[in-house]
Amino acid sequence: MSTLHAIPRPVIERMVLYLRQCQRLEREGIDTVSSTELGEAIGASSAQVRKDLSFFGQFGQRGLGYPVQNLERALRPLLALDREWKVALVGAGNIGRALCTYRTFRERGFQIVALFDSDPRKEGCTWARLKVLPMSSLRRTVAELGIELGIIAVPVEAAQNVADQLVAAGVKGVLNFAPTHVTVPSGVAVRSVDLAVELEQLAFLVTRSSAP
Amino acid sequence: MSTLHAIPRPVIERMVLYLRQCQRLEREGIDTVSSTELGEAIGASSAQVRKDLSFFGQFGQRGLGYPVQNLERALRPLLALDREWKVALVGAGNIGRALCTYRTFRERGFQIVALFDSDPRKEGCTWARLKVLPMSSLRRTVAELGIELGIIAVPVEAAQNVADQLVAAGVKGVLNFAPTHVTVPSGVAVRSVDLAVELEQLAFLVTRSSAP
DNA sequence: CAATGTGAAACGCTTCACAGCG
DNA sequence: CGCTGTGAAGCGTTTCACATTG
Repeated sequence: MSTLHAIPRPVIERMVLYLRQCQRLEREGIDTVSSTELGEAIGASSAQVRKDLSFFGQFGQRGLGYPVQNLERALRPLLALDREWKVALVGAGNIGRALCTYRTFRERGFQIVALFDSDPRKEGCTWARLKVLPMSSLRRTVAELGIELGIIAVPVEAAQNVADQLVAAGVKGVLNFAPTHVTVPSGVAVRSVDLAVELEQLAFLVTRSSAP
Repeated sequence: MSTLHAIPRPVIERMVLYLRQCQRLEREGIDTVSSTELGEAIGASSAQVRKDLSFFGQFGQRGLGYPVQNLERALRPLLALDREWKVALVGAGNIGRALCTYRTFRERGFQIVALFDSDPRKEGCTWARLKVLPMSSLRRTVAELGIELGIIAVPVEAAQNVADQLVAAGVKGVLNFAPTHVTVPSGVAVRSVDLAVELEQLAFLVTRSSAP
């Protein structure tokens, strides 16, 4: 059933991974894949793969598996990845620089089209063909370029304020790299990537498993 | 009960956030915090906070709340964050550079003590006081410096191979930034941060909410 | 016959609601 | 009286198992 009504959160993440794997298989010239193979590639069970895909429709052939090309072509529009997304990046620091030039973003259809920083000393600098713009021009730029997503790569103290400004400018999704919780109004999506928390979790897991 | 037996995965992530919030409150001179306040700070319910903390022990005072300083001092060793962790970073590229100089790592007790890259042209370069070392010296360096964690910041094609080498060198936890699934033997912890997947999920969420 | 699609069972996490206690 | 600590209920996700079908 392809109601698309309530897709469980974890399913969305895996769907993206299935799509990516299909694209890899296509490049390798493989044209059929089983749920078991797809599962192994992304670290999930075959039952999981079949359940996940069934949220969006019926893509497989019983006895055979999933036709890679068909699946890829079906998934791309369902996941809204059949088009380009324009992204505003706020924070011309350490992390911001890496994201500016991160090739996988562009390969996957995400184009960083504007770079902002509140530090006037950075204003005018150019990174990866992007001029650093002042925060005062955020609103206008988002509207003019039709930017829909924003990335926060500023220090903790500024993160919530930047989130508010992005939302006020009309951005509909925010990816936060500052190690703090940010709130946005309903109707706007947020995700946080907290690099230190990732390492901290690893540290815990490591000591747990080595001390039975 | 402080059995520490089976801590649910999501609890671990939030525990780290509680600790961080305690440290912020301590710096602000606040000495008591309620489960409601802690929850708001990290985006969880008060019941969640109380349940989570109860996995590790009883830290609160009924009618009052949690003494910030006590909680902080109790949590730090429980989460294995009362010591320094040495980290090896593999991949002197785009992402690698940002991680080398990422201050929050050091502030939270994670010290990147060695940097590796398989490209001989990068060998000998110095980033943030770290010389780029060849992969052939990984094993020796991990042993000599007592490195326990590894970060993978290499292209997709090399990721699994680097993971294998890190594990062979004796690393017990791996943080993977390559947009692919990596497998490690049991007894080693892995976490993956997939930047493109984060944006792709946002894209899906944005189109879902704007098309009812 | 092999592999999908899917109800039903199992599991794990979150929320509820209230007893317990400073 | 206020807020913690916690069994029990509720909910969402994963796994199971098998009927279904090219």
